[in-house]
Amino acid sequence: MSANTKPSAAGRVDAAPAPSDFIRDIVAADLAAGKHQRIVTRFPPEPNGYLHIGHAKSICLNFGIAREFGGVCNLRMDDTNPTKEEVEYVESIIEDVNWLVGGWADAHLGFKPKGRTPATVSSEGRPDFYQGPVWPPPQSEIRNPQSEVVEPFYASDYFDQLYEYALRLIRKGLAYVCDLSPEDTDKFRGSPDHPGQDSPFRHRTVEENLDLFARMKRGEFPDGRRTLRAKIDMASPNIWMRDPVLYRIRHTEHHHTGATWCIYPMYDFAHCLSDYLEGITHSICTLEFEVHRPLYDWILENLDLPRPLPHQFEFARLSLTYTVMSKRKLLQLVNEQLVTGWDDPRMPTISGFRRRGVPASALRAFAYHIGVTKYNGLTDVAVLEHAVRDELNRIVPRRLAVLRPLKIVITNLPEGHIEDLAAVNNPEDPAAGARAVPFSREVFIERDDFMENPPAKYFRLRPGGEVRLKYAYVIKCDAVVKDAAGNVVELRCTADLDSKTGGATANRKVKGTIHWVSAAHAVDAEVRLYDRLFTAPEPDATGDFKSCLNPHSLEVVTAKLEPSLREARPEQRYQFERLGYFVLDKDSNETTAGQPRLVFNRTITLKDTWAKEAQKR
RNA sequence: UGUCCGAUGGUGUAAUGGUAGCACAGAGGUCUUUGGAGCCUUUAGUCCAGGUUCAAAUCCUGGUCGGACAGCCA
Repeated sequence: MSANTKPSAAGRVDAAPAPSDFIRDIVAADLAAGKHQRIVTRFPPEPNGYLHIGHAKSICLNFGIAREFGGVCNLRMDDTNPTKEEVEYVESIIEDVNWLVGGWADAHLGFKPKGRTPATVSSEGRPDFYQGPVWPPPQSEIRNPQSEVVEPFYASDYFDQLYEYALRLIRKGLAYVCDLSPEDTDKFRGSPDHPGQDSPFRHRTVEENLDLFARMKRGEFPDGRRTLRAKIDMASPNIWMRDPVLYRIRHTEHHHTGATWCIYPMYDFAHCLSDYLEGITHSICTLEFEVHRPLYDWILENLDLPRPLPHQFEFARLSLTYTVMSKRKLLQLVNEQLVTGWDDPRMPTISGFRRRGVPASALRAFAYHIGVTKYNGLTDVAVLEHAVRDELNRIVPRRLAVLRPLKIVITNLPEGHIEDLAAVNNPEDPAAGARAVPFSREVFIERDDFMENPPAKYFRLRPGGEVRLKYAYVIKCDAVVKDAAGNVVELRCTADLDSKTGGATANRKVKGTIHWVSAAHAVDAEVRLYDRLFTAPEPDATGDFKSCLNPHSLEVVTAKLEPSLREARPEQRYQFERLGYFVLDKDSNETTAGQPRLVFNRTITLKDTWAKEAQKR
């Protein structure tokens, strides 16, 4: 791990007072009432896509609660639909969760002994079956889910137990095998304002149901031929109580259970029971599952399980301006190559943010600031951007880099003049020290930092004007050199040789200070300048989110960097002074013609009040 | 003319019957060898109508507006 990413593990708000919200209030009250000895939450993604910042909100909530109340949060793959799930997603989820929670809540990250399932324990399906002498696993093993010792939880590890529970429901006359086609099942369900009608198969005998369900399991029927349904109430005002499907037939291999099963439980059946089996105390999900809660409770209650039972609580999912969040749309961006992949730095995925250079602590700070409620709002992406700048400003070293170089020659310096100047690594952190930056007669400055005919309030270089080269001299622009087409190609300047740090005129006040890189020492690098992916504040609301893709979301330039940046390693972050925050991309590992290649991603610009001023005109 | 849920500055949130506070964004200022950061100031809010109460953002009733739900997805 690099020196400059380490401090990012603990961010500013990680040490702030614990947040308070209606869910944490409930947890605290339950604890005070003695309902639970220990809080167990869970984060249950379906491995059918990469995790995005909406998941990050949920992760911070669930792991945050475990952390604040001394409990555990289980990472669980909600993998009950093999037709949509893949190991690639399982692996990315594990990596992303570890990254987000690492150094913050790792001691509360619930992995389980590898291979452990309800079938391998003999405690009658009691939720404590993971909590024997092997729990918790040694600290050193918790953080490495790839180890032989621990792994995340998988709903699919409960398939045997779930099947037993289904039999129990059948025997109680509370579930039946239904032969209705998918289309007819829909028709019989009715609509929100009209009751459904009973399936003609609703009154099969227990024996017949048991036989049919066993044959479903054995693979005697094709996909879609039959389902197992709960027998509740086809006239219920709640659609999800109208004899919901519990099991469906899918002759598909599963990424975790292989070819063992051809019937798979539905979410509603698997989820509440997975929670139960893991001893989850507070099952926290998003608002759209609110209408499912009666079913969640119905299943648990009708199985006559030993108490306590888990309870479901719902909060509002995250919506962000200038962002799409649905997995379907993100997948579409990936599949149609509108971005380079799930981890494209413009994606709102956790891996996208990581590659973009956003620290995990900034994502946590963001989650802290937006809070948790039941109100479906739209959060301004500026809140995220502020959290990112705030973290980065504190932890990241400064460097000098020029994105769009303009050469200047300092005519009163001798040919071959070279000197080392001391540059502060981080004004926010004196302990970060200083470094030497080479200075010479010819340097590059930013093209934007010179204007031949500047508007009012422009503080930078102009013909006949003065500006300070940061850490170096005050220079004066004597002459502008142009090519045949009239483009400015070079500036001839003179320096006030006494004006550098420690010199007689070091404290001279000049209006502007600009960054620079010595031409002879500059290192070339590809710099990818990212901007928001969408131009509309609510891409979803436009009806066609792809129509508002920002054509300028990526601009690539060849920049000139100070030579110390040659040592940068992937995921190392820097502030390029006056420009923004940048991170070395993994593509830097590639080599072109034997030459090491540096690729930086721009995480975010610095706040630019001049740009705002200029825009007013 | 279904069920469930929600509504506090522009945005996101706090106030749990007792001074409507915080953050982001905006405006202005200060400082500055980053037009960064910091610091200071400032604009702006309880959906509506009744009721209960000494006192209501909070409790009650009725509206209004918004969201979720009719996958063998999660």
